[in-house]
Amino acid sequence: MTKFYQIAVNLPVLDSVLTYKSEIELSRGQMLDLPLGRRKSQGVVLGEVAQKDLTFDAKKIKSIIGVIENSFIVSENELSLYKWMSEYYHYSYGKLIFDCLPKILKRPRTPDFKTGENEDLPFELNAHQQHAYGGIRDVLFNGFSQHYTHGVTGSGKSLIYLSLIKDVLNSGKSAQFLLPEINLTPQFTSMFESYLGHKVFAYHSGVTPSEKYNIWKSLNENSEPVLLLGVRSSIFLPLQNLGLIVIDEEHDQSFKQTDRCPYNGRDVAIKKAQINNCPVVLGSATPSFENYYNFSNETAGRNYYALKERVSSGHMPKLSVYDARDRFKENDPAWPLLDETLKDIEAALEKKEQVLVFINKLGFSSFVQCRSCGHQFKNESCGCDNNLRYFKKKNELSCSHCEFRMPLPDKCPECASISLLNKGFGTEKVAEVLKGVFPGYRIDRFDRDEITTTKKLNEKLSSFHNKEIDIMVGTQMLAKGHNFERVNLVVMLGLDSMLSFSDFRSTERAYQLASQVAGRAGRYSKESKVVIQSMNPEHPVFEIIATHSFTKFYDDEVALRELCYCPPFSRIVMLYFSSRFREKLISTINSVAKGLQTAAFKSFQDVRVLGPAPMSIEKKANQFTWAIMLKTEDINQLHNLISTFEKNYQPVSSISYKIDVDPQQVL
DNA sequence: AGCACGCCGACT
DNA sequence: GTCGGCGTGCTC
Repeated sequence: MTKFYQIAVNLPVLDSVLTYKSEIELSRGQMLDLPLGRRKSQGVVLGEVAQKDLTFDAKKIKSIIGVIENSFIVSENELSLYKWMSEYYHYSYGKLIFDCLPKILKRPRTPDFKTGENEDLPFELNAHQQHAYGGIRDVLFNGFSQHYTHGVTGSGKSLIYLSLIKDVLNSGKSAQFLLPEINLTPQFTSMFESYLGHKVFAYHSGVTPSEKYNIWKSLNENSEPVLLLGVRSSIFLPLQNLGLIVIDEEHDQSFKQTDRCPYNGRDVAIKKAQINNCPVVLGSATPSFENYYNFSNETAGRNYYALKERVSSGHMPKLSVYDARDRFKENDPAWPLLDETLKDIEAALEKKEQVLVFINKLGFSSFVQCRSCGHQFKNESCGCDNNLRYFKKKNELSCSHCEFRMPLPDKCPECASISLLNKGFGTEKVAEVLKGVFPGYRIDRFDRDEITTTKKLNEKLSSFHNKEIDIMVGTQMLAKGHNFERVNLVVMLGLDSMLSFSDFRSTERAYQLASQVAGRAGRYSKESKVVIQSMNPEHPVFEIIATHSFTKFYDDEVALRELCYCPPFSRIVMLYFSSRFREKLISTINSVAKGLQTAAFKSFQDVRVLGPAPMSIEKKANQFTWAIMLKTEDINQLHNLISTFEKNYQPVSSISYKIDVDPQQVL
């Protein structure tokens, strides 16, 4: 008996739900192979549709191929989450499911899962921890609730999480723990393995596709309680009897996906907790401004817990901001490091301590310029509208937005002068300068340029731990999730460039990064120091970092955010238009903006339409991009306006667009 | 996204 | 003459 079904098809179009017929009975959530045009695609069954209700010509309806081998049923809760996401982020329902779920493998390896050792917790919670734990514990089994644990590094958030997770697992339910990639270290995983008496799955980029598939399979086939420790993409794994979600380092930008559907994993996880009717606990030492605002005001049933003290002997480091204005002669061999910074480093080295130096830029120089004619090396060949960075060891200019690389020419292509100037600095330059100043010490680098594999990462970390390196020069890679025993001095360079971004979150970012970096100093000592060199030492962010005063940051920022009508006082959606043809792009986006203005004026008066404006780097890989910003306090009006746009927009050839709801970068 | 069809430039 | 460039259009 032929039946008709609505299928969400893996197809990147607005309406990805198509009708198929089948001779075999299908059920909601089944994953299918289907014919699509002249090729094969996949889909998920949403439900049956009666023949009389067909909206599509029955003669054109194709038969399904069959159920996908080795696939699983997508549960009702999963379907609800995907449905919500596809509506909230204005993204194809069918494609979303296949983007988010692990890849289905034909011949996965046989898995080998360890069960935890169930040791007793060897500690007692202090008063602050007990307060947070007790507060959450009281409602742990009462369905959806939201909690925030705000505590500095070392304040013992992990122990609260661990206690809660243990309670949840012992009650027979599962728990999900989300964190940024960089924090998911083997030591972290093994802590959970020793204290929990259940299976612990770790899910991150180092896990092979076969293991990922097996975790997915195991979760689908077993309802025993487990802890899933994972990065953003692990949100989509189907935990049965979900009893708790924890999102640690909630402020971290890596929860935002930038390719495909630009969702925020943190917000999706909160929605998942709501759908699964369980509590969600967020935590950070440096909360995202929006969450701090919402939680500290305890709006809409949100609960906020502050953990103020460092638990062990650790203390907070002292901050020195050194004014770097007008301090360097031309060809100063120590540039960009100030005398007082070098003195601090020397003092630390003499005490046989190790030093960390952070710079948020790779390479030797940010760009190269001809001393006689001023020509700057740009990237004509690939068509990105920015300067090329210089890597000295490789003697190579390369683009930070695409794969373009070229050897550094020995003379200027414009005027043939041989005098070329390096402007700006990165990790490679600073490491070289330090080698010159401290020839007797071992200086190494820790950045994406040096560390290409997990093996190299672990090797370099352990040689630093074994004191085979005296000064480590690195990028943010070094800032997160590491504890170094003999580091009592941390130097930060290049924070100015973060503060000069026009993004309304630039102060927040600089503050978060600086706090995280500062947290690497003095974890095991009574005295430690953080040095920041700045061309703008009066910037209020430094006082905030110095006093470790989140409330000061918050009070300054709240007025600014309200004034500029930025989140949490508004919601933002960005509409990006891209094309190889600049004129065509500008005229198209102008008419789109006009259409949006008109629609907003007529029907959605609480939505502001701003722009269009070019991106700060307008051209990347020969594609120009311009943006329209939409702001509102009424998210429903905004969604309706976007839906109206999607329905009415007449595609223009060679122009594509992308919608970003709750963008993280607004440049 | 694929994968076709379709219409213009330089090659055995 | 035709191989192949990628612009355009559709998928139940």
